[in-house]
Amino acid sequence: MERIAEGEYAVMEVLWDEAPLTAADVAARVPEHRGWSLATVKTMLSRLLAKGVLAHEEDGRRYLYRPAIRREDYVAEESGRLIDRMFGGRVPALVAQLAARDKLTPADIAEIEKLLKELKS
Amino acid sequence: MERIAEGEYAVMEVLWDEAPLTAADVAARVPEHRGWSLATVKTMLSRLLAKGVLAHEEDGRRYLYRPAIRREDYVAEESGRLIDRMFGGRVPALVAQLAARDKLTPADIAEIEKLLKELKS
DNA sequence: CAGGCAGAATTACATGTGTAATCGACAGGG
DNA sequence: CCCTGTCGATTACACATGTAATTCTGCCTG
Repeated sequence: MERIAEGEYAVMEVLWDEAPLTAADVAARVPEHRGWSLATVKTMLSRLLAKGVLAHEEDGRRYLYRPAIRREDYVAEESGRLIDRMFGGRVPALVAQLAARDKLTPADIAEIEKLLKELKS
Repeated sequence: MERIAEGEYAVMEVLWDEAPLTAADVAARVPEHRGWSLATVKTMLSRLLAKGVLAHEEDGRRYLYRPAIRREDYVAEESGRLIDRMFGGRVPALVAQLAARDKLTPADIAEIEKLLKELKS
């Protein structure tokens, strides 16, 4: 699966959230802090199409865009990549790191423990 | 802290593992599957210096390179970035994803549970 | 002392990415 | 029926990155 750049990912998020959408609709839904023009969003859409991670169908003389890959799949791939690179593929090393940095609230801990308990059953 | 590109990260790993080293030493220790020439490694070293994530001291007419940032700090930043982008900052969502993908072995689960238990005490 | 080798510095070049502007086609309103 | 606004397509351009080659400079060896 093709890599998706940081900015492109913001466009994917819009379409994972709601699809199909026209280019203008996507532009309207991209987080404002990006400050992108419609032209920029159209460039992103073209590149994502070229990468095969988006599909489009014609609607008159416009396109309706929709994701061609599932968000979970992409997220899984990226997380796997990071865990491999930075933690030697060891998930516990990642968790230990988060713990050492106080990234785990008591609620997080409880939730994760619950998840793991269910996994074992 | 400046972003470190994928290839550059491989160079940082060498120096986090052992420092200080000369450019030639670094090149010799970079994973062979990269297939980099010495010139390429030198380019990486210059760029990492420019980014301020490496430091160098003179040793005769050579340089000895050493990391200027701690590995844990960089890893923490990158993991945080990923968790924010892909899981809305929610660590349990990441763990759930890993679980759903069968990325957690029973040993991993046990290890993480142990970690969390200690956290609470 | 001269020539070559070892180092860093400089330059090179293709591809990816962020961020558009411009172009060409066409549909709908006046 | 023509003008204008709207679409996608094409082109633009700067900076990052992967991957070097070339240049400059000085030390060592013969």
